[in-house]
Amino acid sequence: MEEKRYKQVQNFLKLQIQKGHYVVGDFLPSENELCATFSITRTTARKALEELTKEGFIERMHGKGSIVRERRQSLGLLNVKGFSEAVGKDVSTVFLQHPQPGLWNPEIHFTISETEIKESCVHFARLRCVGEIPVMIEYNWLVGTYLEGIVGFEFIDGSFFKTLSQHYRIEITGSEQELRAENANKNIAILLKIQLGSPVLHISVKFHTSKNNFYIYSELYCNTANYPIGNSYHL
Amino acid sequence: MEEKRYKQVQNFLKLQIQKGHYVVGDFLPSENELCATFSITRTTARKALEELTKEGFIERMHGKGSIVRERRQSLGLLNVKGFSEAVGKDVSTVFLQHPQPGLWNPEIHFTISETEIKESCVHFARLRCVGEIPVMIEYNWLVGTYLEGIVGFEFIDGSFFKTLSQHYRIEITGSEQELRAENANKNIAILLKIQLGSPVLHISVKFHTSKNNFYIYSELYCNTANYPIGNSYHL
DNA sequence: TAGTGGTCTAGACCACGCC
DNA sequence: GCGTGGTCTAGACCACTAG
Repeated sequence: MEEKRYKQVQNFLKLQIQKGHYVVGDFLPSENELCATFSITRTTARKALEELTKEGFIERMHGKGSIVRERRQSLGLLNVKGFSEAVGKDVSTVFLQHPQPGLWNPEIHFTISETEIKESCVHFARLRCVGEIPVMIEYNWLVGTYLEGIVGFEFIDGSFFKTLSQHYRIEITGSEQELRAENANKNIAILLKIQLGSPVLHISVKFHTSKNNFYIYSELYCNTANYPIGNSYHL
Repeated sequence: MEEKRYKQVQNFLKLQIQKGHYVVGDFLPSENELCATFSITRTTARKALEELTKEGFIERMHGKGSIVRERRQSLGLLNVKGFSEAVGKDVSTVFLQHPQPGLWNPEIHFTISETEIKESCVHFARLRCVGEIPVMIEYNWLVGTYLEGIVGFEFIDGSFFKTLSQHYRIEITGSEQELRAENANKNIAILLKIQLGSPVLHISVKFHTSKNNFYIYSELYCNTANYPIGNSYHL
């Protein structure tokens, strides 16, 4: 089946953004320019741009144009309050474990499919800090087969999601989460520098991606005493 | 300024749904019928239906029609895992306090505006249980001025959001949340029937609505030991 | 096969941002 | 004033669902 015209345009523009030919703040070609370039009508050009808007790649401004925006990394998920605001100021990320072959840890709360279990597992873990205070531990597992060369790879701008998008052309399309309040065990307490048994927010995440059957599993442990986890949703 | 044509149609259909002229599972008029009824083209009819889809009122099915669906009550927020699945089986809600005039409690984590503080505050509180086990305490505050007769009003189907929509024509359009893991204080521990100091998930919510400057503030305390809080997001 | 929604064309006029 | 995106018309053909 022929690919839909608007999908072609949409994917072309998306690729340009992912490749960095357009960066955050840049204007995409106007609707009329797209019409001329692709020999389509405005209806079709608009459909392509509307889809990109829904996906969070661009923002449209009446009378100005379509502007490339920072893609929400969290997708309905959570931000550490003060994390995004403090960006570049005082936030740091420390690797507890760089990406390397690992095991499908039973710690993962979501069910791993038969197919996934047969594949090789890649694991990495990070500690997020605000200033000197560790606020979140993040354990991640994924099927390594789809991400050739991820072992030993330096993340683009230190961001795993950005690396997924720009290097592997894989986008996060959704997520499932489970939240629990727990007492910190010894390991968690030491890493977060809190007392054994202090309450921590434990979040289990299964990220869905644009690649079929490729999921990313994360287990997060947060010290919310000073930096609560935030989340917002709008229509 | 003239109301946009598609907005007129959209609002008309929304009102029909809210009034119960169409209930969950019903089919809305087809695009062609809408064209005839409102003297518009399919583009405009489709725009109206697409908006209703975004708002979560309907689902569109190729070759069949537009079907009214259960509106997601949570809007990017959280569901008690097993709550929705257990609906009708074993879930119960107990009023700790029926809607009545109250105070803008300092317990509210979000900032209340000057305008709101001057208005009268209505408060109500509920306890959600699965079987005999209490899993969530819910404290709510809002400006009573917009909700005439809410004091002493019986919620439609026991649902506050449904009452808002069907009785007051107010929709939830978004929310901000803050999540914390805390130790249960005496009051919380007693209500949730857990030990003093047990970890509880504390969620502060500010709901945004379709009515200007009307927000609903909630403070939730969850025992996640047996029923974790769930949340999912797609595209 | 009839009816539905999904894609697309080729126009038009309007509202907004900016120079 | 000019270019941008937002709304709208009046058609066409295609893909899906169901009797």
